Amino acid sequence: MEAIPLLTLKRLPQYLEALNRFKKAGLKMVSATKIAVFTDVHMTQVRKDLAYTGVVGTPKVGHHIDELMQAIERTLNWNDISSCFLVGVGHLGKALMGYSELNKKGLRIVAAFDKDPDLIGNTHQGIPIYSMERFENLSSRLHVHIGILAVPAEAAQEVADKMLAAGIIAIWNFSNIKLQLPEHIIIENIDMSASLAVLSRRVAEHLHQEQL
Amino acid sequence: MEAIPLLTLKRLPQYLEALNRFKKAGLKMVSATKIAVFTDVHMTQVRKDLAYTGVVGTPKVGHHIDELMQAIERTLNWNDISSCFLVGVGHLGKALMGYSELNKKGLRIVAAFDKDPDLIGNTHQGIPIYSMERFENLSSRLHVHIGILAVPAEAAQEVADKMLAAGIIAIWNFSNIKLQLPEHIIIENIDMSASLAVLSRRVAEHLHQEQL
DNA sequence: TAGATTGTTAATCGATTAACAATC
DNA sequence: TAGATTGTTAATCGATTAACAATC
Repeated sequence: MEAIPLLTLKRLPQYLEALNRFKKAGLKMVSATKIAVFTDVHMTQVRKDLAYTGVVGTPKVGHHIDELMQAIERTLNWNDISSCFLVGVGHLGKALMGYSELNKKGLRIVAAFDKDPDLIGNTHQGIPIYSMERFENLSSRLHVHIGILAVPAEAAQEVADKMLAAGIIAIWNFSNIKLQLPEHIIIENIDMSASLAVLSRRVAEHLHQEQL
Repeated sequence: MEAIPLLTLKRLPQYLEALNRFKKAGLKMVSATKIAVFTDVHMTQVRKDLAYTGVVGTPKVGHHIDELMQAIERTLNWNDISSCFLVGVGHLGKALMGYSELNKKGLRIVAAFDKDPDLIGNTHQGIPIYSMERFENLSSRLHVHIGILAVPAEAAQEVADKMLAAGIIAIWNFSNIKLQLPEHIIIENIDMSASLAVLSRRVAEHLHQEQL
């Protein structure tokens, strides 16, 4: 399986969103140029990115929207759904449990874990909530190997270690700390701090410019 | 005010986190090499990034931790706190309202907005919740020009338009759709789809590799 | 002093954009 | 057919890494 460039992978969902819009508008075919305009990505870039999915378009006409969407979903492995576990049923965790789009993006939260006794034994959005002690047993029984980390920063490393011990191979990390993990573990951070850093600086640059 | 490269800005918070750890461990001085090891960034990269903050270290010794932290915070404008408005008091919005770290990162949510009558008039974490109708009036009175967008995808564009009409210049967008906004508006997306795309693909690549 | 660390210049790498032949 | 669009090769751009002189 070919390693697709990081930045190409990050753009593919944008194209998917654009295609969804075009589809809803009743279109059947679309050109890379149209996608480029909608997503603000250079049209050559779009063509190159799409080439990674293996689709071939027809000159003058473009691509079948349905075909293209399927190709992107196949490339991201969003066509078959992986089960995953969520740890941390705070507001953020609950937001993720209620986020139905996840199913369209290849992920299903089949169980959640928390240390709050008031939550343990209950469900949220139909998803059962267990004590962390049951994580290892359940993950091996259900063959789950993806974990979502939505606990406070202080607990993140400890929970990550437990996930690893239970055979998790990929962690989607919503805590703002850098986890120390072995090389082979797949880790994706939702890095709010990085995003906020860019926003803050750009605002400061903007306001400073105005004063001139 | 100099425009700092995007990727440098995104790394600065990582350095800040590392410095915090070192400080808590009782250290006073730190070398770029140590930061590099902790953050998994190449040491030359760290030195270059730090140079943007204006600090000068001393050969053989390194940098004062306190001085370096202040320099980074100044660069990101995290030393003075901007007021901002949050729209969307769902689970995600509440998570942000309760996220105390925001204050250490230059942002304070001073009011939230929602269309749910049960929420309007109440507070969460001490932050008052208003109807969206009051957004424009309050933003001009309180001189707020940063908006956090935490509403469902369907409502995102509409709310963004209202924010613009009210004089917002920067939007921190947590919805997974690409907003159509004028050039001069500063927009930062928390792009969960992009992150999930990378995770999904890497997992698929990993599992496929195992089968060989 | 010797050697670790600094800041900076040069070389490399990877990603983006431009150019263009092929084609429905 | 003519021209829009494709896929791909070449040129450019920006970011990362390597090399190295300066220095406490």
